[in-house]
Amino acid sequence: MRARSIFAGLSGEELCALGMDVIDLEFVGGTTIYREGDSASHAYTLREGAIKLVKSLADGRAQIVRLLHHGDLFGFEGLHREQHQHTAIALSTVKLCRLDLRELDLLSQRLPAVREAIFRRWQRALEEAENRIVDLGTRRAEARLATFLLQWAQAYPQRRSLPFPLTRQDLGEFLGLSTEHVSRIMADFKRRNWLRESRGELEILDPKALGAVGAS
Amino acid sequence: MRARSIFAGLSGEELCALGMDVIDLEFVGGTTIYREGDSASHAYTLREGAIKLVKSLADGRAQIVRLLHHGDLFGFEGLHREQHQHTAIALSTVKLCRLDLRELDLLSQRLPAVREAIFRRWQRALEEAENRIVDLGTRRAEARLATFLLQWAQAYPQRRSLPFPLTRQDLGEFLGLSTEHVSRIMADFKRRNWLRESRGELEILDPKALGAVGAS
DNA sequence: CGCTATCTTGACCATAATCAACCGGAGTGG
DNA sequence: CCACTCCGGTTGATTATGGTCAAGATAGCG
Repeated sequence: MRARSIFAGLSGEELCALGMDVIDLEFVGGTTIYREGDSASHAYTLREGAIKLVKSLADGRAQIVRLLHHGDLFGFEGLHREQHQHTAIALSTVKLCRLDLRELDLLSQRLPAVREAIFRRWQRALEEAENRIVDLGTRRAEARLATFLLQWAQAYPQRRSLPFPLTRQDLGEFLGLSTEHVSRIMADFKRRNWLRESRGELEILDPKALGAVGAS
Repeated sequence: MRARSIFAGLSGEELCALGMDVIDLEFVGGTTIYREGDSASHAYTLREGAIKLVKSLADGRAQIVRLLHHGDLFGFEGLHREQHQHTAIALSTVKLCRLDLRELDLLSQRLPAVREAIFRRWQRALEEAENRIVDLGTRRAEARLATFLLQWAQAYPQRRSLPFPLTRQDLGEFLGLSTEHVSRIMADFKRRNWLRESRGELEILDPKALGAVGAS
């Protein structure tokens, strides 16, 4: 875990010596960790579980801006903004590290390696956001869903059965589709024996076929 | 201009003393400045004109990932990536500053202010990308186009007639729509006297009405 | 003046949203 | 234990939004 963290290369003692108080937290699925517009005092690293970052619209609908897995960082927009830009909601039971943003800022000014690591994550996030723009702008529902499922699977390598805490509505809010349409496509995939699903677990039976649909 | 640049706060002499060779360039509309996959040796600041950053798809279609105006930075993905992630194409005659990435990297390590400035731009780009995700995921064509036009206008404050070098196809590739559909909506807006258009110039006659459509 | 690009318009089709009904499992309370 | 409810998922029928294909219209431009 430490290898993937922004503190890779720093020993635990160094961290403590620098005065970072890193607090471990745990939340059950459904918990809101912070809300869009909350004043941003902390950033987080996700140690276990999955989280959605959501933007709510005036009409009550919502768009999932990003989905986070083991090892991802979030809440870092507070480094430059007063307020959080999304609402962060746990999809499953999650374990987090909470970092004080002020301390992190000081630390990153002192240690170029930390700053660099955060910077890189940021770039990564931008690239992924841009890929989603391409996806939403050019691909059809089936293709978006298929590639999404494969990407989700990549977050859990060497597992035949994946944790899959997303509802149809979550999928819709991520992919820009109605829950009904997502449901139809998922049912279709299952009928073709490309997938199996049971209470929060997903098994991808035919990645090839999904990839082919996703390529369209 | 300097005030908006990443070197805000640094005098020209300081820059020269630091050994940055900043080269001014000028291209006519339609010129490709660099291509997706090109090895990234330079970054740029846009001093005048407009530029599109494009990702091309296997099937020949394209998606405009970002549109750049006076004061924007681009090509900075080369700081962490070997290759450019988009193709950059001038929409109109553009004036650029070209910066050597290696030198910029060294400079930014030396001067926290520069690093900070780049970081901020990056965050800005991520926020805008996330807003586009929400847009593409939840809004209808009319609304997307209407808010886009208003945003475009914001890039040219206190001008009643705006430079508008975008073709219908550009608009489509930015908004995720077919050129025909863009054409229809634009024609519709013009019939309602919300817009006027003539050879590369756009005049927004009724921002209120556009805003109302965009709010849906 | 004619050529080519782009834009516009129309007719038709496809994709996905909406509205509504129904199903099924997990609680819950009698 | 069974009925009841609630919630998420599924399915169907209908609508609407937008794409596709094709045919003109326009506007630069040599």
